[in-house]
Amino acid sequence: MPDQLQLDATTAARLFKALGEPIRVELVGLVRRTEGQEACFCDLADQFDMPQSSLSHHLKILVQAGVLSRERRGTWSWYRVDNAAIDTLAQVLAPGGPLRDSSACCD
Amino acid sequence: MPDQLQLDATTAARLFKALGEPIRVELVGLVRRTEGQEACFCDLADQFDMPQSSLSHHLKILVQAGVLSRERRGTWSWYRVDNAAIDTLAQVLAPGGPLRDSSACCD
DNA sequence: GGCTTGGATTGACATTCGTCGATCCAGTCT
DNA sequence: AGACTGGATCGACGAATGTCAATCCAAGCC
Repeated sequence: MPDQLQLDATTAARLFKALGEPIRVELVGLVRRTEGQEACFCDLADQFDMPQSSLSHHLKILVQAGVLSRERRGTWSWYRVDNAAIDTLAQVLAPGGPLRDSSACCD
Repeated sequence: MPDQLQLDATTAARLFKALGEPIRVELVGLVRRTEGQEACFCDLADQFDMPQSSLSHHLKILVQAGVLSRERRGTWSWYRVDNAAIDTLAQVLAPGGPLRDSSACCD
């Protein structure tokens, strides 16, 4: 990936911003480690002591950024981690990526 | 709720937030790809068409978050990428990390 | 000393963002 | 149909953030 850094920066920043809040990092982590890689809203609500509307708001931001995907199955909403988005950021931060020196691996 | 993740989430979110702006992603990338892994303010100012105070502000945020480090050498300020910070995020996003399924690599 | 330059800090402003109660909507059950 | 439930959306509020001009400070030069 050469210097289309301009475009990548916008994309990466959008994803980074979505993860720029501790609760949202925890949410993504929780969904990720849930059996089947997906969790319903009710499960997540049990884990966090915050109003339901706040939780829904943070999930919406993650969905809008493309970090999570939402699917309504019957009564419940299910959330999954979009691995492509995580992969995008991982590549940006990986050794040799735009933000990381290729020679500075795991010091 | 996983308490060990709590601490990590706060740290990770602080770094993510610092990178949650396109200009700052570009700044880090520019510093990283500069000869010697460090760039002075004047070099960076040449690359971006924005007021000097704005640029300084964004750099300060990156420094405060620990993504960049600043060193005043004589008249000029030099910036370097803190590889430990980038490494922290890379590990969070790496396959097997808190946000990434170990089995879901590059689907 | 006074002048100039690189760049950090300040202050004001508008915008965005997080928080949370209140409301609304879609499924489900009776 | 009406009642109930899971969750999304709305609205208001305060706090944080980006932008930029103006100012200030330190280092070099006359």
